[in-house]
Amino acid sequence: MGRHSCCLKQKIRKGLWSPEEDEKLYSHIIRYGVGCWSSVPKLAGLQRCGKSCRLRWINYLRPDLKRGSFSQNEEDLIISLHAILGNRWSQIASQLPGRTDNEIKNFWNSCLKKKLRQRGIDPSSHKPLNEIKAEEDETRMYCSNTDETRMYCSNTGATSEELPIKPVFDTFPLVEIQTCLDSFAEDNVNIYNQIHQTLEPLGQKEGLCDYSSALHVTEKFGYGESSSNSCNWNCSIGSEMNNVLGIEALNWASAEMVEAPTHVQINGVESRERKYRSWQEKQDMESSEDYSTYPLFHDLSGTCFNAPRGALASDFNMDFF
DNA sequence: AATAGCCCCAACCGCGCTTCT
DNA sequence: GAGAAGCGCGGTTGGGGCTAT
Repeated sequence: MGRHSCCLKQKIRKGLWSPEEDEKLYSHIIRYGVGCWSSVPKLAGLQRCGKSCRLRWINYLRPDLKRGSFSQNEEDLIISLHAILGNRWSQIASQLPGRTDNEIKNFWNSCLKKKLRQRGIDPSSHKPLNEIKAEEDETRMYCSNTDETRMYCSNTGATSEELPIKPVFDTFPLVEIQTCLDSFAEDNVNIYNQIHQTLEPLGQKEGLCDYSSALHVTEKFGYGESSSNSCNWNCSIGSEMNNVLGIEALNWASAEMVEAPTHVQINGVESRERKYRSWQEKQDMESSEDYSTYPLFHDLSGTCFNAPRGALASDFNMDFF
């Protein structure tokens, strides 16, 4: 679909909003409410597209917005939530009243990333930097001398430094849990058990990274109200979730430790790996050679364990980690 | 004082998903 | 069921302010 149709029309203003425009939009929404965003600019007398109006309202004009810099508590919470949710800024923002996803995203990119690096933590994986470096070195040592690797380098122009990294345990695998939404409250114990079964193979073993020294995990995440199913779930079993997070989620297992739980889809694919895979697909198209035995990606973390899906209404999908 | 470089953040863009016709 | 319209999200961009030279 791409660009919003209203943006294609002529006479649409872009760029920074003037105080007059802000005033028009604010007074219109205060008086009439939002309704349909595409009709807001016309009704408010603005030469903006609805999308731009929506963004301005959400990120700047909304009366419930909190102004000013982030507190230490907010900062800690963002880091903790990012370790769990990744770049799901809207979900992170839903746990910080008065903060917008855009604001948090900017704060993360401009400030928190640096802070984490200074603490020796990789901001994208939340793993210690030296551990990541060691894994990359190991991978390069391991795969830099195969025929396939040489072929990959010669075909793509990649250097040995740009070789695909051996996939490690995915920070944010998709966990699909089957339950019935109609009996949601009763299923909490069931969900909790499934989470535990899912996570058990990942924790309490040697070689885990203890996060407690690097991250201050707040005692309660403060799961708030939300209209989405996932957030309702957070509300329902927040305390159990907290236990899971405190005990297991902030530890990391190496790929070799991961066994494949039935309901876990581990879908983390490094960009270089993706590049490799597209190259590999191309190779497969051109020759009948079977690359499935290629040693680089025998690792479980590159594998999808899709649980058989039942009827849509009875599926409970949770994006977890 | 001039200017180059950096950083922050508001706003835009493109895409996927849902709802409507 | 198909296509259009609308919404929301995450990634990216670019302009303005600040700092160093």
